[in-house]
Amino acid sequence: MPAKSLEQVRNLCMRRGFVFPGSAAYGGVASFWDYGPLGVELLNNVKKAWWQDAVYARDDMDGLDAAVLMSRKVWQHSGHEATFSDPMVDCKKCRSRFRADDLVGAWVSSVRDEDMLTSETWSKHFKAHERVCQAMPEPARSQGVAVMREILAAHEAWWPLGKLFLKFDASGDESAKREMVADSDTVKANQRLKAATDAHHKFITENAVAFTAASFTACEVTCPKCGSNEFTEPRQFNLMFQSHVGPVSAAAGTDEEAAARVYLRPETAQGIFMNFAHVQRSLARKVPFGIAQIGKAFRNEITPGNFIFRTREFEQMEIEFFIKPPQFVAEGEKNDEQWHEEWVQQRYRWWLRYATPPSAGNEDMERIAARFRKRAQAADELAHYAKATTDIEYLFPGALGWGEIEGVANRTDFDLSAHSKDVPEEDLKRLKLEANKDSNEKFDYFDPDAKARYIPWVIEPSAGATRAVLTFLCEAYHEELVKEPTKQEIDQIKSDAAMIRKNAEKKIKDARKDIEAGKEPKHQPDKVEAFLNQLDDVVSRLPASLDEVLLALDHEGAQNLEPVKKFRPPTEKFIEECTRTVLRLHPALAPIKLAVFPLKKNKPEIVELAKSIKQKFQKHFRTVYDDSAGIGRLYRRQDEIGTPFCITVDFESLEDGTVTVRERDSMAQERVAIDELHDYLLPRLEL
RNA sequence: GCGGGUGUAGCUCAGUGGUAGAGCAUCACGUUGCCAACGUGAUGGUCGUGGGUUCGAGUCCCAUCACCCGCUCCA
Repeated sequence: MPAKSLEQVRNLCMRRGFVFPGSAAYGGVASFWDYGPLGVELLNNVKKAWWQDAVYARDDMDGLDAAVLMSRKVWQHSGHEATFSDPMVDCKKCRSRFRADDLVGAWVSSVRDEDMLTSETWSKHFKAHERVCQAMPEPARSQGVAVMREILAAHEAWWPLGKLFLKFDASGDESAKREMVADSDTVKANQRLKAATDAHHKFITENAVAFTAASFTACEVTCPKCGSNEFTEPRQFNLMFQSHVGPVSAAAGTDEEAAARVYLRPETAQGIFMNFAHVQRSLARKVPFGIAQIGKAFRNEITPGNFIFRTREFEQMEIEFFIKPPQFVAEGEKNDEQWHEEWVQQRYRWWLRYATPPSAGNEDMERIAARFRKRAQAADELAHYAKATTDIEYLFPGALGWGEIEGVANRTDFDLSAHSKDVPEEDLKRLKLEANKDSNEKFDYFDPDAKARYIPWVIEPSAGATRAVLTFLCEAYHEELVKEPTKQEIDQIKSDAAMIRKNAEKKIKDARKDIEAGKEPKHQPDKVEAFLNQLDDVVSRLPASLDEVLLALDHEGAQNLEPVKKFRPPTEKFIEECTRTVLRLHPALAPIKLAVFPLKKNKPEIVELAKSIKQKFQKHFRTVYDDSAGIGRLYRRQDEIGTPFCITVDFESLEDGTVTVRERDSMAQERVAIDELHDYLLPRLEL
């Protein structure tokens, strides 16, 4: 069973030294995390695997490591200073600050299905939407007005039926209600209203930005704190962290301060663009070629969260791949769209390759592949620099769901043009750029094949190293049953469950009595009932459902039930004994490649031999020695952190020079001569 | 941002105003011949933080911080 929640993965990370909360001694700082001894190995291995694939395995790629801090002009001309931001508004009355799109989103969805049955709320809400549309620019204006008028008219036509529904509901006249539902006019009215609401939803989604702005100009949004409808203009809150170069004492906003201001890079890409000409000239590269870079990036996110998925400091693995502009592409050469597609495929394959352990069978591979997908971004999602972007997404456990782990963008010649002087007028117009009067350079390239000078286009595969760590951890996490419980043990759980049911049923009765008497009940009958149903279901499927028992006991309705509290600790212990947690990491990613144990730690010859084997391998890859527990526990410990191989030295080893090699996923053991260990392990570790 | 929840030993948690606890983990000694063994002993906590009520607060009240769940949103 793979991870069911991020919580499980988070626990393991903090317990075993992958990731710790940052500045914990001072209460922590939201969204900053430190990588522990195992985390740093995993992160390094991820980066190594990426570098291997992006740089070493290709003929057309080189590496780079640019400075984190760059001239402020870089960010002005890249467009980040102006547009890399979220719209914020302040309430003029109570001075609270909100995200503009949040406020409007809440207002738009404030009408619920049941409001259909109250004519006033419905028409008031959508008349307000119509006024917002009136404030929008054409052609959205007339389109929106039509959509809003239709939803009002459709409701007007439907409303007499709504009243009848209410009447039948009140009288309990089910047969009259059924008759009415089947009536063709009713069907038509229902369909019309459904179509109108769908059209409304579609319009709002497609015109989200314009609708948000218009909502404020039309004064239709109210402050959740004080109810006022007067807000400042929506303005952009910049996501870039600021600092200063050199000692600056001037106040924020002054010329002196602005002159010394720098930003912590929000993406590593601009460092590559700055070095396009350096790399091309120094290595005499010909287009198409690419530059890869791994490095930290910083974004002052408004809502970070979900463990290390969205943090304000994170690490990127980015490629800028420079290609011919479409007009110079010769017969038989790939154009920008084909290069884009090729990179999407290559990167997708990389994700699958490292998400799949060698032990995976066909079924496992299908399951893994189903958790990765490619998704083309819609036009209104695209960043300011992109012609098209395809995201690679992973289905994270629990509430997080599908999350972006990489974006492959077609950035055209936007960035290199933005940083170039003397860009022709028509190109500036096409790219919606101002002429760059600050730059000393033109990032163009003479193409000997095309016999032309041009500014190359760019395909950008940009992956999150931090998100990759989380992705591979989630995918690798498994809890599996390794010991079949006996019938007696199962019966024990069943009888415990029966006891819980008996007690809970009494509590339900008591609670119902309390409610009737108008008193505050100690338990919520519905929730306890739901808990019992879940418990029954799980218990009836034992022993296969053993791992679900604790989950059931965590149910909301199980809270404050005495027998549950009593039952939980022994059950937890028992279940832990029957299951093992194993990280089925690809061996190339595993933080520790090999663990060596003595079968008996009070036999010096065995200990010595084990330590010497550890010493032999630690030069080649991360190897540990451990003798602090029984052999079974030592195996489990290594399983939990994904160590692919364990070696056990025993008495036989002293005589014939062989050891037991135990593989993580299958738990299979094999006898291997110490002299042959190196040749045995190396191909299996896929280093 | 809104709503709900949690915060007590390294970890998982119990503790309904009166002497801070259990299991696991860790360390020591003994035992232990391959999948979470056992015995004995020891270490470890100003109960997230700051205020308040009280003779007395882990427990009640207020504030604050962090995290989790849901909604919203987002490379």
